[in-house]
Amino acid sequence: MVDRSGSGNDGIPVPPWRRSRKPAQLKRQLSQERIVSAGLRVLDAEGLDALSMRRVAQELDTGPASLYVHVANKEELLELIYDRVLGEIELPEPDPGRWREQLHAYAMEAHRVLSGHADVARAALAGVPTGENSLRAGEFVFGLLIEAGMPPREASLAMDRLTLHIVGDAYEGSLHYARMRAAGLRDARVYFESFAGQIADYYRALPAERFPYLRGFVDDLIADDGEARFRYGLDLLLDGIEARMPKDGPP
Amino acid sequence: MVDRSGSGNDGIPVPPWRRSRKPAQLKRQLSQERIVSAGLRVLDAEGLDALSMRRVAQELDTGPASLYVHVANKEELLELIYDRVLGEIELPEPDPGRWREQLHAYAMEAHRVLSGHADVARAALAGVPTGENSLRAGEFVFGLLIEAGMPPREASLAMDRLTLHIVGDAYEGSLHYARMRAAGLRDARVYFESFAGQIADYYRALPAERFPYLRGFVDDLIADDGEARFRYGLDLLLDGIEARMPKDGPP
DNA sequence: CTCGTCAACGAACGCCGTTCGTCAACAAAC
DNA sequence: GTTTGTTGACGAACGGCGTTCGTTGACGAG
Repeated sequence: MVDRSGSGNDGIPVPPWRRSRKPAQLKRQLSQERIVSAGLRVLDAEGLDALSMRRVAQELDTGPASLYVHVANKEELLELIYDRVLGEIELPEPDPGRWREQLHAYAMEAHRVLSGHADVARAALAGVPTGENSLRAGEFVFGLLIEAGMPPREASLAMDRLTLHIVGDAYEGSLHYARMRAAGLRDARVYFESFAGQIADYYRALPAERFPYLRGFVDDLIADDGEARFRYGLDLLLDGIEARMPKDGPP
Repeated sequence: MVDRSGSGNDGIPVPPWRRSRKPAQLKRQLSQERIVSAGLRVLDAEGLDALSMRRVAQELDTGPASLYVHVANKEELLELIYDRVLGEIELPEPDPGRWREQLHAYAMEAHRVLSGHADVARAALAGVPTGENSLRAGEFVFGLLIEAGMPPREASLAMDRLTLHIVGDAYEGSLHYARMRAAGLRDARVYFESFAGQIADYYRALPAERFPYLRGFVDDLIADDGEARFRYGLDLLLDGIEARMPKDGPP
């Protein structure tokens, strides 16, 4: 452990006029990890719009300049937070024989984790997957597709589109979340209903001769919530992938 | 036409000491349309990051406060610009018998238009489609799916996922575009190759025992460019939709 | 000609990301 | 034990942002 009592002059207090301001050593604790944690805390509690370098610094009882020793800039901080969140995704042992089931579960899990952290997804589309946990997830999906029999080049495309669907949908959801927050609402269901109601009213007021379908089937347009839409798209993609999967005769 | 010569005193110039400063009437030209056009001009020329209210005002030789008479806030301006861009999409006469062909063409066209205007797609995921041109496109896709035989509720889901794929992919592309711009590059192909090269180097340096697939098939991961990826995902979705389309026997 | 209305706009507020120069604390060298 | 060099922390500042407020000046109505 570190000796925090001073420079060795045990017991004897340092003259107050020497230590110009600060309690000194107690602040020597900034690190990239602590910054990422503080950032994630702010993100979860107040949303991406509130996540500023100043706000994170405040959370750590310091000034914004101090962060730049451990983090290159805000974009890098966002990527680090994103990768930290991805770490929550739990992956099973890959079993190529059950690739579809496992990919479905992975997608739902990833979507759940991303949706659970306010709008971290907004930072996701930007970056290349280079973080520890991005790589881990990518290796899982990519390997599973290849071992299930898909040629690597096509597996690359399939993984890419699956990822876009997961992250893109979570991102879209995060925008709604931000809107809900801006409206002062707390309950997602309440927001969804009020939102859907507004859309419905608007669509019902459209001129019937120009927009017969949108106007005529309003109820179908607002029938399904975010999760159902995500599942539907996921099934579309997995169906397409399955149809392209080379079929082996039994060995 | 409006009489611009003054308050009726034809020919006689207004005393110069009355019009204290400005060339007067020449500035009475601000309108939502002009603001949207100026915004789109800035967006195309300098990207979304450069699109500030101040920059748009500058483009119109005025101050930022003047814009707020015609536009509620920046978000509304972005939505207006987005809808203006969507107006470039050309739609054919719907032919339900060729729904798949038409949807494919529509998606490619929409993707092309969105990709052609720097990063307008970044504004798209946020808003509900209420603009003139959003509605037009929605009516086209939705009506086509329904007339092809899909139940309205499922057609709603399918349209939603198709849109997410188009806009999400265009958005992702726009982020790369912004990155390219930030790197000072002008040629997308040059950027793509340098970018892919970096990824490849990075992946090749991964530990082989933890990431055998990503590391082993790097070349496949970077083989396809953005358009090929988009096409692949589009085909996956359309395949899935086709498989769900109720088949009518010949009438 | 007067007056009320409203588009235009200068100035300002309170944010933001980032940089610079300074300073305190430690480690190494003497 | 003293000096010196290094490095993390940080106060202050820069230039930019979105938006609001209060004023001004031109126009249309009376």
